[in-house]
Amino acid sequence: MDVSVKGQYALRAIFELCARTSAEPMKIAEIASRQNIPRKFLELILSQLKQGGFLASRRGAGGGYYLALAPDRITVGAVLRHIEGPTSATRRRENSNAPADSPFPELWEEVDRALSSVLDRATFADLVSRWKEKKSREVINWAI
Amino acid sequence: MDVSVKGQYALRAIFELCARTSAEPMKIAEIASRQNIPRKFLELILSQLKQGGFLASRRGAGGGYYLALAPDRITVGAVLRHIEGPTSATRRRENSNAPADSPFPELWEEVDRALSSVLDRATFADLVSRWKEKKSREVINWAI
DNA sequence: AATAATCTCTAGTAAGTCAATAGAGATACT
DNA sequence: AGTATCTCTATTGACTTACTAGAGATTATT
Repeated sequence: MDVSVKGQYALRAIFELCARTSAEPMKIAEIASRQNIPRKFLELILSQLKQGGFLASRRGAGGGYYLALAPDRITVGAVLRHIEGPTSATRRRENSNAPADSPFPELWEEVDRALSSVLDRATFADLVSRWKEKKSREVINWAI
Repeated sequence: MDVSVKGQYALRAIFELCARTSAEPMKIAEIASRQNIPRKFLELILSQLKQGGFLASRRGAGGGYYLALAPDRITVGAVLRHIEGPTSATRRRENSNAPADSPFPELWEEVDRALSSVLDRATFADLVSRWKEKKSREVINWAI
């Protein structure tokens, strides 16, 4: 399970927007600086996330990106599939020069199911709430 | 979960050796032709599998590669970790420029656990027995 | 209307990885 | 000896990845 840097940037960008309370558009530059992502690279990624229906945008002064879906409707799995392209399982099947009766395709399907069971269940609403909880725990410990 | 071609070759090579009944060493060239793997590339892979303690070899006439462990002691997960190098989770942690309090590390750990639960449980003995069973089912259907 | 702020689009590029190949060397069997 | 086999080091071409550049389109503000 290799998540490219691009994929990680995409997740962090969406997370940043989900963690915002305000529904105002957020500038690319602000997301970039808050998440420590190269700005020009982030532009490409956000535009791709818009193509995928995850984000929407407004240009011009006061513009920026905002969520096109509620955080509980966006899963990590869906975002990664859209950013990273065709899933590995698909690719594996296409250009395999393996003997026809190898036992591996079934194994890869098992793997894909195991992955989906984690990634397609993880919504950004979950991530945000888990993260807020964790932060509050930290504050308590810090106060002691 | 991307398994490189090299990783797939490694798995197929070991599977080939596990599916053999005889304990005789098997020539690189034979593994290569039976599994349809470029021979010179396979040489590198087999040597790496030997370094990892999965295989042993004898050179000279009549030489070849053979298993260093029983098929039920070799898991797909162990082979892949040895061939594909440091796991993605490790790499992700090392050069991450993400804000310290992001919620993703925990998610990646969940992913790794889900993957391990499939890959570290799958021994080559399992693969071979599943594969033989499947073949026998096919023969039955074919006979009808 | 002018201007400034923002997203959008097309290209390009340096560095790295991957899959594969080449060829000479070491070792074991006959 | 001589042949069959593994072993080691180097190299290569194609591709991908992460990132950069810069001009263009759109919107808000004054």
